[in-house]
Amino acid sequence: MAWIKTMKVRVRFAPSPTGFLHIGGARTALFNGLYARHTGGTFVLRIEDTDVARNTQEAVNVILNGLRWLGLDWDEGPVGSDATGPGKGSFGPYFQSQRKENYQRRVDALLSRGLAYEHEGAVRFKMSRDPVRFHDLVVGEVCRELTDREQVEPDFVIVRSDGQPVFHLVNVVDDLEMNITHVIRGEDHLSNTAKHIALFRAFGVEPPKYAHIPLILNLDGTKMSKRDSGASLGTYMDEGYAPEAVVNYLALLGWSPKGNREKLPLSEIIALFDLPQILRHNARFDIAKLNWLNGEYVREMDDERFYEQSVHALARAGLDTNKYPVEYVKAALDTCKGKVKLFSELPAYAGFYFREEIACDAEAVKREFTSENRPRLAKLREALADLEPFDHDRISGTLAAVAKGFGVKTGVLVHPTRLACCGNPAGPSLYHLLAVLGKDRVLKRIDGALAQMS
RNA sequence: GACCCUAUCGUCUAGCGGUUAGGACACCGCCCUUUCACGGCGGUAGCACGGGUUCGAUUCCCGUUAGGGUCGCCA
Repeated sequence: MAWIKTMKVRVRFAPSPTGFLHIGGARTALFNGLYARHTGGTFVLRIEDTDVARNTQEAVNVILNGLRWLGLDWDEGPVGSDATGPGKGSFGPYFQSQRKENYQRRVDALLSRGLAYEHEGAVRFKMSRDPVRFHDLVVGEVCRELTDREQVEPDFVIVRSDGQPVFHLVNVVDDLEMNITHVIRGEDHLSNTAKHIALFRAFGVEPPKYAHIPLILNLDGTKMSKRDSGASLGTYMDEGYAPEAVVNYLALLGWSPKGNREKLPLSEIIALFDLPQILRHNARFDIAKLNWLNGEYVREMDDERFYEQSVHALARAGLDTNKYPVEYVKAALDTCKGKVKLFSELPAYAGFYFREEIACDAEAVKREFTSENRPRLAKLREALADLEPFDHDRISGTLAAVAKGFGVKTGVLVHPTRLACCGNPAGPSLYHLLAVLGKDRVLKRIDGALAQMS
């Protein structure tokens, strides 16, 4: 309706560069991004680098790279990690360290109107003594009263004695001056919201709409702190998770697409996402479900990307695939596609392709390298030696024929052969694996196994 | 201590007064199969507790308990 003037949505993600991006922060960024895309609004990235001592460009890059990895592109914000560098958007600068004058101006205004006052070198804001009521888009009606301590001293510091403005002040001033319409943030800020609303009112403007999203807890229900493994987005980036899997999983924490849907592309998440349907209770981070989703995405990944990620994971484990022909590497990895959920499983799963000497699983050796199996394996070695070409079908036929000759099931030969060539009782399809490995390596490994069986 | 939020299988969730309480992950069987994985079939498992309101509460209200958060010259 043309006569209804609806304000265009402007949301922001305002992280502090601490050197890592918390998984909960990543989800907050995601929800902001989703809401912006869903409403056709603007997603702003603002760096809250007021704590100068601890903020480095490197720490800012962690945030920037994390968001880029997730595919969360911001419409306004920094273009690089240099706080004094250029930004995109007309509400910059997007680093708080570059907005000092704004804060000073706002504080002066408060001071001159008697809404703030100096006390022991610091500036304190005259906080409302009455309960603050507001409607949260996720939580609903909230009525925040003063706590016992706050009743003793309701006012709070907005500028420290060293002249540095504090979080509550800068956060509100920036949201106000950047025309933020919806503040989507972690529930840990719900109690602070009364302060923020009081500040907005003191500046004579309506506060933005608030949406406090539930927190992400560890699987055991405890708070996910920096120390907890898996609390940092960086670990998922390093471990080779597919970003779309992480995004998909994060979106499912506190929100549901309904209809028993679990795996869905970003475009659908954007279409279905909205604030009112976000759950009110905290969610626990279940790595097993993330791994399952990741496996689903890896299975569908296009080959080139799969190769690239695989080679990277192998290299991280000290396996240099460059020493092998490209076609060999690709053929080897093809036998692993759809078999692993995580790239970090690859070194253990497919390492035998890229190591000339392999060690066999001790448990399996006892079970498979028996005196009874020795003549069978020896016979198979003979038959394989004559195979030309050494391909899947012939290998398959040979296993079957040799097994038949001994009057046993093919599986009886499959197990020791697999163990001899991979070192593991589990792995890629045996016939494909042998073909890729090539006759020379296969014979050599079977000989090695035979030597252990005497 | 005060204030705020929350409570459905182990976990993520669907449910919005009447359902055999549904799905997914995980787990356990069976099938498929050259191992594993995938896939298929089946199974174990849940409305925290106590009061109300109602003909009827998982669903609405109150309380209890439990969990989380906030009360900084941290962000």
